[in-house]
Amino acid sequence: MKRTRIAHVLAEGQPGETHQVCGWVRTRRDSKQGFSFIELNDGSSMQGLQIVVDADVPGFEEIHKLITTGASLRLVGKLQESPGKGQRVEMVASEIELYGTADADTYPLQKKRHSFEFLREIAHLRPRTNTFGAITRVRNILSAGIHEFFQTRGFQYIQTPVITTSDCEGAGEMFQVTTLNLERIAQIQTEIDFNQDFFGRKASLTVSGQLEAEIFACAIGECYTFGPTFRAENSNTTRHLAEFWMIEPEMPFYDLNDNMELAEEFIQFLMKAVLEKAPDDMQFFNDRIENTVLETVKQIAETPFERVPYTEAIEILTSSGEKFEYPVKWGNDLQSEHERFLTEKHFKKPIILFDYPRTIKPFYMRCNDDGKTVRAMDVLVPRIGEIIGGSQREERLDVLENRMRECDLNPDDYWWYLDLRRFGTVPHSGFGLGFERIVQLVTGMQNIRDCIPFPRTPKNAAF
RNA sequence: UCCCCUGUAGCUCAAUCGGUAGAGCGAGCGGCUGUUAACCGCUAGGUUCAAGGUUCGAGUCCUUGCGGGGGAGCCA
Repeated sequence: MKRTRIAHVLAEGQPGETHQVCGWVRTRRDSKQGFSFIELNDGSSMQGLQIVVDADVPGFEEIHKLITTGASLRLVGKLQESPGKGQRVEMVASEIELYGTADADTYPLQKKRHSFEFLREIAHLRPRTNTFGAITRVRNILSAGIHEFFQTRGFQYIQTPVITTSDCEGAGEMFQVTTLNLERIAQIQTEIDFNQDFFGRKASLTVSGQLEAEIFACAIGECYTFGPTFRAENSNTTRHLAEFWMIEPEMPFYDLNDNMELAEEFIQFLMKAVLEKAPDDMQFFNDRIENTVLETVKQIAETPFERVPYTEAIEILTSSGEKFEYPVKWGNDLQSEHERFLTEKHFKKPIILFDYPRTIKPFYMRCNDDGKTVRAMDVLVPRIGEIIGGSQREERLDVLENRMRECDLNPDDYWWYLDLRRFGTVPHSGFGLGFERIVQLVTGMQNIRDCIPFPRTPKNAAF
């Protein structure tokens, strides 16, 4: 007999049907008359299946005491309408098999609430909890939604390299990749000769696929990347990971307005997908994790984003009367407190800030005619802050070269990037979206380390 | 990297002014029950993160180290 997923049994199972289910025990409750209630969860849904096992089920008596929280079982039984409250149907077992026990004295997951800090220390078992099951399912819906969004719009999914030798992508500290024997080198020499290294030069893990995505956007049209990204920053916050997943669409013939439109449509699409496809998990997050998350996600899904030029945002902040720890001044980057004020208090919805001062933005963003600003945009959402950063790219060769020198970069190092402007240059735009930040936004989870199965942060890569 | 908080039973936490280390949950045993965060009783469970210092006496105060959390910066 084929296994039926518990999610399917709960949603569509009818009294009288016989099914086989497999999974892990959440709780067992014994009754005097000799039968037991087992709540079984197989990860397919938030809710588990209640199974009534009578004392005369073959083999049950021998394994009865071994059916503890965490034990794995196979059960066959007939569904019936549940006389008790809390579930539509339940199963009456006719066959039971114990796959594996989970010794109650040593199994770390108990039938109680655990702190997220503790669960991080047992990252191999935390997917078995309600919260991490829900996060994993929502992560999956978001992943599928990302591909669906772009695929139905004719975007091509491209793969950019994880290992890169372009030394200065300009988006933060990089992890070095090497096959050199560092212990030996430390003993016998003081200078490192990268010619001896695997690639014959210094190599690192990518901090962004953007430059490579531009190559394809300027060849095959709209495209996007969705892959791991690495930043060796010593960041210890609830919003940063050393290894995270990033989505980077890149579109030829898009100006900044087209770019903003796409970013807004994209985020709203993902919010709707989650609301529609994971209502139980979303309700759980709202009940148990963060009681405003449903409202927030719905609001983002439906409300048009406010578009505010940087200069106007500065004016709003200076005339707000709000006391900020850091001064608001044109030409300075906005601090977290400023962004939060704008999106949480002033506009009370997602906002897109654009046209930032060129001095605080990277070289590849297109310069405006005012000589002071660039066509950059940041999408800010309540609670998380920046979730998307993007821009229209500078497509004019001479302007781009000047900007590189202004940023102390050597244009020769980017010869291939400049070739895109040298031969058949086109206006184009793109943005980057941190996948775990979207997960964090829709789940209401406070710490991004709980939004990825195996978080990597400074001093932490145990699993 | 900086600032603040924190480290006590398997887990979540308490311990007054520096004076014999406790509770809830979990676990074991027993009872009760179509139960569902089940409930009731009993029992076991501790090198108080580590090293050093002050003191008659340190979980508590001081120093250093390590771990964890929050905030900031960097960003997605």
